[in-house]
Amino acid sequence: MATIKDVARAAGVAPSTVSYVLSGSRKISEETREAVRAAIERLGYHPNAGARSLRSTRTNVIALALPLSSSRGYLPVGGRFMYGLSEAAGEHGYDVLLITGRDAGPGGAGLERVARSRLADAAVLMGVEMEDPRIDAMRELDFPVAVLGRPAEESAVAWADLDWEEAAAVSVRALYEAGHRDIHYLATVEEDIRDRRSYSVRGIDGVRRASAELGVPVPVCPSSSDPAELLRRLDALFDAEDPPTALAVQHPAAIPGILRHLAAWGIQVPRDVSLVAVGNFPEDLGGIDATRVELPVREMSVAVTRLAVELAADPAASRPTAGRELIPPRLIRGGTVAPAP
Amino acid sequence: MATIKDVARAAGVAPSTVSYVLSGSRKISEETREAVRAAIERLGYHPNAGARSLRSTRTNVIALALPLSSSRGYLPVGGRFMYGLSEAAGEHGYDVLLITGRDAGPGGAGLERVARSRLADAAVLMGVEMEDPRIDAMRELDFPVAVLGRPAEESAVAWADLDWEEAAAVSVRALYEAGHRDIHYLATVEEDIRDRRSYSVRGIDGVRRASAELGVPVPVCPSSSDPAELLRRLDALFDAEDPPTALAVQHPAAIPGILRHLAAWGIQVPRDVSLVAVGNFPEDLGGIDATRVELPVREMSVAVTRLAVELAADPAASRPTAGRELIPPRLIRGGTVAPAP
DNA sequence: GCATCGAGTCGAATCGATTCGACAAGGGGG
DNA sequence: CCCCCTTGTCGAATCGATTCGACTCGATGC
Repeated sequence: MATIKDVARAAGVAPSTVSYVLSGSRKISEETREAVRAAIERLGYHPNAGARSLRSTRTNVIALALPLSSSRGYLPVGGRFMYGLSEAAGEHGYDVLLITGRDAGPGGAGLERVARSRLADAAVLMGVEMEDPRIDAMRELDFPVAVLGRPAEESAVAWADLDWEEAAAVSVRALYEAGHRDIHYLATVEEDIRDRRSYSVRGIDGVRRASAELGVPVPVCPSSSDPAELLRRLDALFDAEDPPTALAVQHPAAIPGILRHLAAWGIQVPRDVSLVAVGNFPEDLGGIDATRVELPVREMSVAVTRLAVELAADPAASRPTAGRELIPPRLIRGGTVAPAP
Repeated sequence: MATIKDVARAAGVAPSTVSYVLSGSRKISEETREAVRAAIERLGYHPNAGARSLRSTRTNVIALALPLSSSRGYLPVGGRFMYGLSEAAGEHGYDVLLITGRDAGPGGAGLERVARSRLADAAVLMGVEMEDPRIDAMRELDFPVAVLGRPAEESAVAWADLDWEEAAAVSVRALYEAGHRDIHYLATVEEDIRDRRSYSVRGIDGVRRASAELGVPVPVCPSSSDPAELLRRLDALFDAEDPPTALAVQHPAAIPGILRHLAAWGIQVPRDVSLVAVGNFPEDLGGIDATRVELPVREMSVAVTRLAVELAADPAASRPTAGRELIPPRLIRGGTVAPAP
């Protein structure tokens, strides 16, 4: 592998000159610059990452911590954000290092190991709890952190998240505007509500707000990670006095199963009941063209990466004003909402 | 951040002694070792990754290249393997660095950049084509590579893959054994067949083999990435002279949509038609408990990681016998196969 | 004609770990 | 009693890049 010395020799200059050509931090004459560039090209030179980070204390790497979900093991959402973050980081000249599983979560050794060994310049934490001990741990190490999700104490750390409260409100309003008055909200799985996860709590808050605004009751029913149990609750809903004419569902993964189940009862969407999905992945609802408020994976990734990169470049920026990015929801009209009868 | 010198001073020894305690490559007396360990603990010392890799030319990082799929953008499968690989690598003391998108594919600069700058000790390539120029490029750089998927020239590179041929054969046999004689195989999407992707071609080969073995014709129909088009083909299938009594489907993502569509026609699974899924993700078929041959994500990750780690430790091993891991399929019996009428 | 200045380049120190040769102390054999 | 070997530890060189101070050379000012 070619080193900076090889390049210097090939170009007939000193190693430091090569370095200055690369960094642009000192003025180098046009002809020298050209000679160095040619040598670099010819030798296929890339600076050794270890040496560079040792000397400059910058790695150009962002760590992405994808912890286990307490209830469901690996988060499918992690895969999507991995792609989003990797691409966004690439545009800033950063690579992404993974920390997954137990290691990535609260109390996990992985994040601290990466911070202490300077494997990365900053970390993006996902699946953050409303209160997260990892944030304080990293602050003590002076390790910049940005969070995907909205922590309880918003000024404690830089974060980016979808405005879940507004997302839920938007979904309810869309159904109201189509004329529905018997709207039910199928919230996140109950474990998440119990753990007071941010998107669960805020989603329900948004429903309450919209309900009050519109002057229409919108009952909230928690979903279940057990498909059979979920379908039982669905049955209970439709067996009641006045069955809903519209559903907003903040558990997108369950939607294909829900539609199948309703179809087996002869209930068709949107003929008999309208449906809005809240928080599904872009381009993925099991092939259903639902009316929906998507999880803005790309926007969130771009936002959180920008925060992380800024902090990495200037760790001092961490304290005074932790960056905040509340991303407004967008309603996408699909084929699962019809006017109320 | 504490350095090895700080630890040495705190423990009253030379830095080299600390290093030997850490690596165990020289004998150190029990009491010195204890003193060093205590100092390390007290200071929260972790070796600086840059310095370590500079000196030792080992980074303890594996790069994971997740290229774009020509037809569908980001591979959902990438997210699953990311988790699998990260965990498997962790058990060997390695971290995982991501290379995604255009950068990760053939001709992409990412992989070469990582190799040349020694950001990683080895790479795992996924979504490898039957012929893949990246493999030769990495060989020229003496950069160890292991592949998730089965390349055309099997001895050219270390690889791990599900035995797709046998997987398809197993699915057909399972239906045959349940008494079905009108079995159809819904293969991968046609773009993949056109591109002669390994799992597509080998899946179809497996069907041919099973069909010949069993003495029963098994027509093969390519799937489509356009849901509407797929459903049209499905209709054509069931509108024909003798509609199938059983389907094997190597396009798991389409299965929820297929079931919904059949249900709308009054065709129930498994009452009217049996179904086996081939190559779905573990614990993910949109909530359907299908009879299936899963993609063994965990086994494949473990296997390919082992290959990559071996090559990283001893790059010379690359040439003589490139490792091969052909993972046998396992049929999981779910509720979508019934005896033939 | 000499001092000054700026542009462009070089040399050397440095980052933090690894690793090899050297060496001190103690034990055993002749 | 001396030599040699083993055990445990140290010092110094080294990996490859960055960066600061110093230097050279030609141009400019007076």
